[in-house]
Amino acid sequence: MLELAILGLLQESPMHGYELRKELAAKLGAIRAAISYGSLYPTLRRLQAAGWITEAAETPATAEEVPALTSRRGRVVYKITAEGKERFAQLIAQTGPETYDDTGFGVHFAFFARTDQATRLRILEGRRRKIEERREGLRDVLARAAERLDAYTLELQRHGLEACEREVRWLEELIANERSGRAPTVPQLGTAGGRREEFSPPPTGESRKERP
Amino acid sequence: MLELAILGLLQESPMHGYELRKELAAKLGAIRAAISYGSLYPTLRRLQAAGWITEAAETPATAEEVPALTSRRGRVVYKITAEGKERFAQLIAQTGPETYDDTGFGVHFAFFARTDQATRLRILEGRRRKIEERREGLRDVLARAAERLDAYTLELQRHGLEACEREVRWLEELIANERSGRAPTVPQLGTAGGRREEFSPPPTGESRKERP
DNA sequence: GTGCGATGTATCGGTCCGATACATCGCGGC
DNA sequence: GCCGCGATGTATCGGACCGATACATCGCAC
Repeated sequence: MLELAILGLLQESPMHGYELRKELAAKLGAIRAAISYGSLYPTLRRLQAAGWITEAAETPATAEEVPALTSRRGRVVYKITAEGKERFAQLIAQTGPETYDDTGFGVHFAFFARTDQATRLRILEGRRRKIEERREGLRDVLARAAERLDAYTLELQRHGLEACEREVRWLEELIANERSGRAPTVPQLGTAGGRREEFSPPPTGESRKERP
Repeated sequence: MLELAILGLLQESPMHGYELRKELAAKLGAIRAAISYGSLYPTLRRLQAAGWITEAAETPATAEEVPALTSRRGRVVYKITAEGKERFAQLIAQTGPETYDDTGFGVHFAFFARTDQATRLRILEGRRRKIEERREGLRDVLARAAERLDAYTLELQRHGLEACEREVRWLEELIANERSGRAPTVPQLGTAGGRREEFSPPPTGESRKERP
């Protein structure tokens, strides 16, 4: 998952580790907390060893030789390689069970702008199926085992069930959107986040903005 | 977290691993998928080594000696020890940062029936604070970085923000409940799970039902 | 009688996290 | 002028947990 996320972000622009972590937090803030450095740096090394990314040396212009002795380590900027882009395309299109868990789905969804429509549909439907299963499980417990559980546990289940129902509805709308060809507007669902405009995904191809 | 969950469940009745996993799935189904055996069995061993749990031999009555050669391994039933109960009480009352993440909060909440009111309140408020922070983070991204992100990523954030707002409201109600002394009714929030009755937690002490 | 799904215990490699360490940079306060 | 301190930045280590896999038994339908 981390591998996919890093490759996806580096496709938008070269970055160093710290920056990657921040961008990741911004892009996936709805899904999970910031990634740990204990995962990030080893993964960067792994990706580099595999040839998916390379170091892009800092300060390309004046590289004067400050002899040695605390030699200014400086930050390490990574950029994606051609092979890395292929790898990303492969990872983003291939769906396994882990594609539908919370984190996996979140990461895939965050890169939907770089995903073809058929794959988007497949992922949304897989996710819906998974959430529906969870929902049924909760309904069962609530209906069949309620007397075995205390009021707090019950309340937890009830809250979880409601979240499932809500997510299924959300997914239904997204799926309907995808099916109807060029994505129309998602109806206003709530007050969340102030003014809500359009929901029209960009044509699947390019990055929308190079960094300054 | 697993340690806490196991200790909590074994407090209700002795169980073997397989059973533990199923009960855990029922109790925490709203929070997370079933626990992996790759975590469960090593943890059981660790708890046993620490003296928090012990093996309670199966088939206590007729223990005839089937000599050897495929000697019927049979299931291993664990029960909690007095030290284990102390350990549970300590774990349930002590709150760290991990108490407020999704899994940590879920496990603590699931054992609220065995938690004193002051601790319940502390945990609910800590969780609320954490979700409020996540909410503010999402609002910031949505307000300040919206133009940098594609429509799908934005939609993900928006959905996440809505979930945060909803959870904060849920927590508010639970907190109000706790504060008002003996827990009153939580108002009907939605249609989830059919008929919704009372929400009155049992007196904090004992298990409500021994297994048959 | 036999195959098969549920029950049951167990291990292994891999991913990711949280704590920790350490170094530099810019800036405000004294 | 300089000192501290928060943000920036790279890095490692132990531990928690997962997913795949293996293997054995039980009950029951065919």
